[in-house]
Amino acid sequence: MRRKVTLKQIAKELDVSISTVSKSLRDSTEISEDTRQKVQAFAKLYNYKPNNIALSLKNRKSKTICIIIPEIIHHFFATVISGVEHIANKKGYNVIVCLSDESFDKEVINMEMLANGSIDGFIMSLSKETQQKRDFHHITEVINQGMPVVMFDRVTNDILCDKVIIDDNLAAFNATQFLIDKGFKKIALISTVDYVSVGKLRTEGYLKALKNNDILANENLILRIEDTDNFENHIESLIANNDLDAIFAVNEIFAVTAIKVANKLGKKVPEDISIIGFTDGIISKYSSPSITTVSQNGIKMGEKAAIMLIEKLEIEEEEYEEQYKTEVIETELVERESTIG
Amino acid sequence: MRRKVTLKQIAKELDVSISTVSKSLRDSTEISEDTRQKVQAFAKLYNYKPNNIALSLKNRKSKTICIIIPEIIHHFFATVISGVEHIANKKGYNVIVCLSDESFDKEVINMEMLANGSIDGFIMSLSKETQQKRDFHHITEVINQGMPVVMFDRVTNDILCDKVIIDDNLAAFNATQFLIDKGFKKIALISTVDYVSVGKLRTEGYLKALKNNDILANENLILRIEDTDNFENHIESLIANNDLDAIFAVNEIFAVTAIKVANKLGKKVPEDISIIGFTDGIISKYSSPSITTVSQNGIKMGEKAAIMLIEKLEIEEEEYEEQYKTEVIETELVERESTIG
DNA sequence: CTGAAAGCGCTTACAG
DNA sequence: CTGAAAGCGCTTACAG
Repeated sequence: MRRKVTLKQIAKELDVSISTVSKSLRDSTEISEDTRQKVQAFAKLYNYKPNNIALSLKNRKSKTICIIIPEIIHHFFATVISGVEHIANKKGYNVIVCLSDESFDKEVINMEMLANGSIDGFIMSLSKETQQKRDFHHITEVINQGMPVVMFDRVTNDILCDKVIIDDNLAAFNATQFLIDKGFKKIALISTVDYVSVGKLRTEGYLKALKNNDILANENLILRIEDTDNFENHIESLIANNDLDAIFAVNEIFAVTAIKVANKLGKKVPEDISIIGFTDGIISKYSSPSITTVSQNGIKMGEKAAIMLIEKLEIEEEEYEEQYKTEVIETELVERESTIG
Repeated sequence: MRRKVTLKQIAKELDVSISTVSKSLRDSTEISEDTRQKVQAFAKLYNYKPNNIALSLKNRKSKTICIIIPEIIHHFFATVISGVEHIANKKGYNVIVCLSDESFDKEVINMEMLANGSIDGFIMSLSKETQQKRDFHHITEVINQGMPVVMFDRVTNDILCDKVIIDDNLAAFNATQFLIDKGFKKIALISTVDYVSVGKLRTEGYLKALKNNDILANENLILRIEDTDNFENHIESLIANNDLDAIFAVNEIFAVTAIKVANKLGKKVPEDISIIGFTDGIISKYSSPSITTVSQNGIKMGEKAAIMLIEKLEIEEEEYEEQYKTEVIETELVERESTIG
């Protein structure tokens, strides 16, 4: 067991000063060709690598960013991580992943814990509970300390920072319009409760499309799901008690469950009911029938968020100006088997 | 914009020494009740939090662990992260997630980058490429430097360290036996190429079960999938060109694709073909029909791995003895709709 | 009870 | 060309 070698040890071994070793390794012209080579050879032999922590302390930056997501189980968030990783690694940054588990407290603890030097900035999507409480003091706190934050997907207008979103309203509008264009009028919506920002926006898009086409919205056809546990029953009542020809679901779990329930009730998809989901994940792709869906490019969102964050991090102090952008990522409707042709 | 306050600033403000501040905040009895209170009140007011990086440098440990996984897209790995997070957070550790993208180089770079002080230990599952090359020098290197490593799922006998696995061979044996007990004899296997450790073991379990029941293994019924891109065609030939009554697939993507292809070929699941998958993920649960599967408890594996790693980290140097354990996590067969009753 | 000093591992302005 | 010193932010053994 061979411990990591430090500058000090190399210096001692070669009988020079620590400064000389440090400069030699950074190829400073201050040092004679001769010593430089000697030191470099020795360092290579002992596989010297500078200690990241010492560098972080010295430079007051850690070259590490943190992404906080509500749940890793949602494939969408997993793809965002993937996008963030991709850019971060390319630019020499490490990524710490934190899960808030949809809990406000966990979100706060994570942020406070890491904001003390461990990381240089945050990329985050709000937890359900945070959106419900509308308490963002932990985020303001961090921003006030001069640490950049980029929010994505589940964002809030109450915080001023860079954001990466899709146009949820428009995407939902388009999806609904797509169903209307197929000739459907009895279109149900399976959404989340309204305090989830994206759920609310998607509901609004749906309503707008109906209105635009002079279809009367029917509250019975709108399901707002609160808990993630037994939503299947709610979906079952929705389908059993109403005469529907199509369903728009705001995520793929709801969409695939609608298919299951429809089958159970003896209705075929897409022959009897057409279904559109949201988030182009593996479920939509592999389900039978595969699901027509609004694709929300998670990889791209993650990449964009990482680019924006790193840009802020690498800006020089003097040329810094407080200015925030909101980037809107394009979505598209991926047509598959769950809607009739 | 208010920068983080340091001990130095507090000391200056209160006109005492840095040591006094530090000790007061750690409630040392060395310091008078009076000064302690004064300092603590001031620190609270300014929301002082010690700098993690400085602590890491001082203590020579970062209270951060890294988990390296091949792909986040596989739901199984996502659940392992969740388990690791859970334990780590409880014990005051941060988690860095690295994706190797099944690439040897990325695995090496990630490890080398982080092994220099940033983290205290690794939890990892080998990338495909690493398993194929059988080059583990980066891992030995890290272990030789005294940094603990826990491997899970995709492990290798070539490295001595703690491991968390399931009994892949036995689980596959049981799954196959389950099909045989239903009266099936023409059972196909959809597996990975043999250099993926778990794929190989599962194939062996399948073969053992056949042999045990005097069923002749038929190489035509064994599909070893290499690339993740167009495996659908291979599965289609398998089902189209053979007379099958059941399929055992070593992951859920293969299982759900088999269902899709079977449907396409006009065979019904489970009436015409029964299918068993591996990994109890969301796909298995939400697929129609839902998939009977060997559940591989990712959360538990992650938790166990984290517990083992942190135990090693917190052992005192003197009582340390080189001793490695391999923990086997129980699996179970979850019966659903894709096999006949 | 308080504080100066050394040290974790590094970098860099400055002196010689 | 080389090295001593200061400093990043902290802790702790030691002196007074």
